[in-house]
Amino acid sequence: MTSSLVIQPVMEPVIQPVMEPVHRSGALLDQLARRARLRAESELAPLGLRQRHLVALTVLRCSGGSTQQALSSTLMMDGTNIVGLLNELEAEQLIERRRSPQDRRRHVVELTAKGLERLGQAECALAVAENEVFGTLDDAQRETLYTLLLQAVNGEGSRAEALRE
Amino acid sequence: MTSSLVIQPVMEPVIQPVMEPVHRSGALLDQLARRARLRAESELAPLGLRQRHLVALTVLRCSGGSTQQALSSTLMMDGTNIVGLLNELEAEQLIERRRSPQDRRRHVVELTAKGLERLGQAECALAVAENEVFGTLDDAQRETLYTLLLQAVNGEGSRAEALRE
DNA sequence: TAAGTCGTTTGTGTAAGGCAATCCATTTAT
DNA sequence: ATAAATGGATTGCCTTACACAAACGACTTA
Repeated sequence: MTSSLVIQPVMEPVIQPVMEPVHRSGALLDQLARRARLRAESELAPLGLRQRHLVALTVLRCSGGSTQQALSSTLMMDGTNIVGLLNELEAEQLIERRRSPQDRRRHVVELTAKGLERLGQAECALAVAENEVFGTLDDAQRETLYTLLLQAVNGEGSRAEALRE
Repeated sequence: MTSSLVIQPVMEPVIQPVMEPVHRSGALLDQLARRARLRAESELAPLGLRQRHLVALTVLRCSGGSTQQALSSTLMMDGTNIVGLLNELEAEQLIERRRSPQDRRRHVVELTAKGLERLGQAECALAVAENEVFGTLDDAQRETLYTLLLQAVNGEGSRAEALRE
């Protein structure tokens, strides 16, 4: 008798198999990245690096050599800017451009020993900064965050590469 | 008799209680944020928004009203630029500046109903973009990523706020 | 009443980065 | 073999996002 106004939810939500998460991570991602970058730049300055360099070096270490086009695509940056970025890194002998034997128009960009070392120094110097930025995450959480970021980053990039090579 | 060269690892690694993770997330974070931003901007353009606006709106919704100083601190952006950003949002009536009753020098910035709605539309429009950017993450992973980002972002910001208020 | 504070406006400077044109070396197609 | 296409480099121009400084009005606090 008391049932006139109340609509019965009888198993109704079960119909939608997966509740699409409403959360958009973009804004958070942007903001956290901003904090990390601002904080990082001050640690990187003594090493003569900026974040953009670090990103490039990281990508290069991870991929173990890459053509400039590939870099342009994974960094999502215009080719001309890649040239400038690489020029800066090459001027400090952190990277090397070698002509590809297969196609001598191409440059294969690789980390030098010095570059690898510098990158290591940078990461070491960044420990402090990241401890502040990720202060509220414990080590396990930081690790899963790292894993997720890595997986997301590699996914996008490799789809384009898969088509190409 | 075959034991001369091999050093026994007998329980040795147990001595260091926690292996500090060598992974630096900064570069990955930066790059993923860049991808997300580039991808997002094209979806946001029809709504007359850019990512900076979205971040501000998101922060405002989350905090439910904030003083401009607080915004300046959580967004880590110069006060004068906050003014400009808010001017743009106010021009579209997405936010409102009210003078604080406690201290009439201060502006309390709040989302309007229209602002809340627009933010919702934006997030809805961003579903496609984020599906691409986070394509390799399943729903559960995206959710934990979101949670981690949220936790990290809130941590940093609230430390400063805790001191202030 | 004086000094400090919040927000606003204006103006200046810098760095990141896109886009287009031009050039060279090389490869591929005809 | 000659023409067309491609990878990269260089130059120049333009936009945007910021930071920073100075000056002002409104307000609060000492």
